[in-house]
Amino acid sequence: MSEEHFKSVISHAKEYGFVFLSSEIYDGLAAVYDYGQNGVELKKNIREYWWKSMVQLHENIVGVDASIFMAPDVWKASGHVDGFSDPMIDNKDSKKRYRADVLIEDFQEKYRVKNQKEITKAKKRFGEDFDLEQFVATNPNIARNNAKIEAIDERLKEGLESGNLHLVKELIEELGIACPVSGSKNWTDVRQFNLMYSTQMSATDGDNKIYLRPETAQGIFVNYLNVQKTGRMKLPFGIAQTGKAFRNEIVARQFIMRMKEFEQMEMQFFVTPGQEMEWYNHWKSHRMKWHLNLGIDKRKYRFHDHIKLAHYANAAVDIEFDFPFGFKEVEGIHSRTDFDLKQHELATGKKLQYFDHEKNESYIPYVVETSIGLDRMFLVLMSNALQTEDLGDGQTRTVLKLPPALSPFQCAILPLVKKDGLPELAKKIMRDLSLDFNCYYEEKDSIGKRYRRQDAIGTPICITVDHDSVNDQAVTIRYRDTMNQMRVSLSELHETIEKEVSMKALLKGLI
RNA sequence: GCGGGAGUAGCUCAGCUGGCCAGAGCAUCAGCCUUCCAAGCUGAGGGUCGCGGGUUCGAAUCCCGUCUCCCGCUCCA
Repeated sequence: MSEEHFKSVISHAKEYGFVFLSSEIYDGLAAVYDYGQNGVELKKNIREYWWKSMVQLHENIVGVDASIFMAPDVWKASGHVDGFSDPMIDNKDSKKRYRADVLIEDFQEKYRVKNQKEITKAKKRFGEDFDLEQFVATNPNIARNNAKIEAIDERLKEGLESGNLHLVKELIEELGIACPVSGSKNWTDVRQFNLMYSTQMSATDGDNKIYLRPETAQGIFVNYLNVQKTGRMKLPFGIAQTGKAFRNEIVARQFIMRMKEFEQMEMQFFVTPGQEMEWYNHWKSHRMKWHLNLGIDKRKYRFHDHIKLAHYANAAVDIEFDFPFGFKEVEGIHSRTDFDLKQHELATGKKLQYFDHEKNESYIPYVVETSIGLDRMFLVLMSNALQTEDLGDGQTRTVLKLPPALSPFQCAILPLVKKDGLPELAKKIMRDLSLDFNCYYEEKDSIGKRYRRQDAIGTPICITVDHDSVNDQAVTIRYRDTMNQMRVSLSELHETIEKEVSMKALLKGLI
């Protein structure tokens, strides 16, 4: 796939009512998108596939729908207030952006390297008699370097903790830190980038800042005990949730890949400490199965283990998809340990422990999280499904080969012509099928044209009502992917369609 | 935030050495045709050429400003 393909996905998404730029008539709002009449159906179906696979098919997983607003202290406890606000600085010449604290830490590293050299040298000199501890404690060069490192640490800390970011810039200037790319010391001011959006709680202005959640997970953690007790849940059990989350990305682009407002589908699985790796591996393979069950080429998927872990995790892996712009993360599976619950226990003083009757003891459960971006999954399906087929003779066909159960419409009902009672019969068929499937009705234009229009929005089955239908009570079914046709009697129509396009048929692949 | 590209009809664009157009194809709508794989015929609607200002007798076209989108730099679902 390519950038070209990506562009065609974006324009196809707009042209056929899947995704529109937010506030488009006002020139748009960057990195915010709206789902159109077809997009909302696809998105809803993805959500439903996820929800049913997680909640309906697992007796020990239940759902919640927590609010987007939460007590501000939740985000202090979770580490989002401090952990996700980075001081950034730009080099004006190279146009590169750096985290100011990382720049300074890299500078400190030079002294550490120097110390290491001293040690290596001394080792050679003293040979067998070398006493590392004594050498480090007494060598004046090492002491001087360590003092410098510490002094820098202190000043960096002072700047960051007081919020006086100009102190951090001063430090960078004083140390003479140069941009690794341009080599220049021409820096912008240090600026704070905050991950979380905030608004105020009360109608009148004042100091009552409240955040828009940057992840849905915390809504699960703060309700974990409510659910566990009222639902009489026993470990291991999971709580699932889908919902909007908000992140103020420094740069949010690539269509719906990185949006400021996006939807997550998360499941937090609570387990007995010590069993977390077992469950981590279980969910890792189970989630991949969910993806591959959609019929997508498995070469387009891969796992990517995190080397650098988030502050709350002890193991993390991404499920990546080969987007038109390369392999990128769609879903993350994290072993979050007891970090979150412990933090909330500390912050609130409320016991968030689980009493294990078998062990006859209380403990904070460990958590394994699966977290998938609904919008990213939408993009996975769109970019995987959109194809231009060469039919020979210079003829092409644009077709959206979505998994049938997830398509905006499961079938289209098309009277061959707009008279002779065909529309009436078609509408009668439509009324019956609409109880189970989202159906599209269309009587305009030639039948071929209508087939192509359905191809473009991914409708897997077209049902054509012709003159014979009135007499033989049968219709022609035309398949999107093969363009093959088949005569089916009205009495068998429902069953035939259901086998191919129902959510049930899709879910069967998971069990 | 910085740099680069772009902005004319729903879509793709032409027009941009300032004055014959505000246009083409597709799409849309109405009617005819009654067709099992798009592009048959007739007609219709739709744009203050991103926005503001300037130069000029005259600006889509030249100048200045501004906004927005796209790409790159950081982070992530």
